[in-house]
Amino acid sequence: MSKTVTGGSRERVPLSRERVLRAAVAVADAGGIGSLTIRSLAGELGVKPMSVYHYVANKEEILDGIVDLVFGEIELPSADGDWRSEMRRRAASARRVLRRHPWALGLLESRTAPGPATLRHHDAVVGVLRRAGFSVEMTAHAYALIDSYVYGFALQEAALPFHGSDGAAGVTRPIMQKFSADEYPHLVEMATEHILRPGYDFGDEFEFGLGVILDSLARWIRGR
Amino acid sequence: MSKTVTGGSRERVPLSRERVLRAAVAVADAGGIGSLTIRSLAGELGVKPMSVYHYVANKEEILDGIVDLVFGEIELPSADGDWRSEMRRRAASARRVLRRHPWALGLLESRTAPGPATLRHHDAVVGVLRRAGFSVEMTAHAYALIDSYVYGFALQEAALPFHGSDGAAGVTRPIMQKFSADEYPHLVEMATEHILRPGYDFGDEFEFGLGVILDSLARWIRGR
DNA sequence: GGAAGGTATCGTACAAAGTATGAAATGGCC
DNA sequence: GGCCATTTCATACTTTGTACGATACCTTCC
Repeated sequence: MSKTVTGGSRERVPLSRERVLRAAVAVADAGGIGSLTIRSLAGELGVKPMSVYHYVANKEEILDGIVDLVFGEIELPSADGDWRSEMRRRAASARRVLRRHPWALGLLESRTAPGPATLRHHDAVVGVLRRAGFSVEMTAHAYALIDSYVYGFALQEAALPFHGSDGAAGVTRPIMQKFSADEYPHLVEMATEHILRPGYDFGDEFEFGLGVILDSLARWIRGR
Repeated sequence: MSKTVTGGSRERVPLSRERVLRAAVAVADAGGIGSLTIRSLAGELGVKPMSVYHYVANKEEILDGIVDLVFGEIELPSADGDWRSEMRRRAASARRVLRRHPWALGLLESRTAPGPATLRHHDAVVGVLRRAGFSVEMTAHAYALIDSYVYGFALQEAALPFHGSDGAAGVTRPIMQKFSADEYPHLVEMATEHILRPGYDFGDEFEFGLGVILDSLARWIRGR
């Protein structure tokens, strides 16, 4: 009844669920989630399409699996250590990971089956907040707030037509030119006086918002 | 030989880009974005597949179009009126709209071409913040913070395996049972002491986080 | 060593989906 | 009615997911 889980000899590195999912992440990173097909995945693995079906039931399972893999890449906060710096570190890591795998955000909406890495991650974060002195209820408030911010920020970053500090001018300008300043006066002001200025980087906004949120939570916990 | 329908009572409403996109939203609402195919869309319109291609260049354009339609559903904040209540109203509306069309969140990540309704929306929000006294730079900070929160919250809500105030127990319990309490102690605590309690509704967290954010921004603007 | 039997890989095939191409139908205007 | 632009559709080709069964390979027991 129990399958033999020897796993001793690994001289030829056969296919495995692990390898399949990692290859799927690589394909999605390279060409977007739309480029991830069973055939492209098999190609990445140097194998024929139907071979992957021995390790996953169907494509849905692949999508669930790679979302969990991505969650596993996010640094866990340490239980001992200042809760604010731990949360800050975790948030920065999450943002970095989601920038590396932006397609994961698009999948989140449709995946409602959290994997083990996802659960472990949530458990660790909840643990840090509880240890910091937040009540169970307040922990739920705080966690929802922090994670909403992190995911939402990553989502906005992914939706930007440019990335990094240099591209804003190149892409914002054409968009702006299509519409008169009368139509979107405030956007034009924002663009010309701020976003198109050299050195502007949307990513820098991240620290500000996170700081605001953590400050508020700290005040809350102290004033209780 | 040929039937003349013209004189008949049934007026034939011709296809149009508008109708095509609205039908696409209806299909996606009903069966998820995965169920939106050219064929299903044509079926919804009572028309043959290739007919829709006279109004959109390809499916990508449909996706861009329905995202913009969804943005158009969000209530614009009014320029005159207390900025906080306007922002609160707009945020609540955005959340409601995104709950009605959760697939739009999944599309956001891959759509980098904002449509007119999207631009109009952003323009209105920026306008309210500027009028409230925020500097251009501070407006960028504030807007990124608020919208990150709203999108992220909606994304988390969409990713929940249950909806509303009743389903939590039904779905959280099976997940929890699959893992021992040793493995995810904090999640188990959170589930048993809070989430599984009758009446718990994740959606209620929204107000808390939004309040924290708006309070902080208000403090900022006053201290300037 | 060799056969048995399980496991991993693959070849073939089909259904669903996007869409190119051009024909047919329809409606407006004289 | 006749002419033309616009709208709708029929056909067909390509890509994708995956069912089904065959094959290659590896372990185990004689």
